[in-house]
Amino acid sequence: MTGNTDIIFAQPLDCYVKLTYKTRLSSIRFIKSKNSLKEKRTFDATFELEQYFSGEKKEFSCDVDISGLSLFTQKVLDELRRIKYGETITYSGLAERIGSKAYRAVGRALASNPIPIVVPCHRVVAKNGVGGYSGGVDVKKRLLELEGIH
DNA sequence: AGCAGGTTTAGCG
DNA sequence: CGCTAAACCTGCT
Repeated sequence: MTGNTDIIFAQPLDCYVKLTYKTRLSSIRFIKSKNSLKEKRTFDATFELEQYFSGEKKEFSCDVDISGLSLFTQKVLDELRRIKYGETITYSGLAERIGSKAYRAVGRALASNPIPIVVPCHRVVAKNGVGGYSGGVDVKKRLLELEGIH
């Protein structure tokens, strides 16, 4: 069962990224390990991600597997994928897009997002400040910097 | 049912 | 201006 994961090193983040696949890309995790890990590239999305980190790619063509999540969460993540490279939106703004005022629930939905980056949850910021991030706020800041946002 | 969360906004010192 | 406190909505126990 270990043949469905890839690992690459993300220069901009200074940490490894592990991708898990089922029928589709199903999860991405940040690994802040001191030890060097063995990198592995077997899926298309992995290459896309690598190109994204090097600044060559700005959007992902791969599909993601979010079928296990609640309807509301899927709605949030789905809408979020429409946010373009280099753009940001606030929690409340994103809530409005899906016809709701549940900005707090949006934060909760994003927190349970299994696939950061491809589903650009780092582009969602708080109204005053950067907001939070599952993988760590430092990672979020670096991702925003990579996209040219300060 | 109750609680907590990647917020927000208002109100007070 | 910086901080505390209450309110909005959803998902989990």
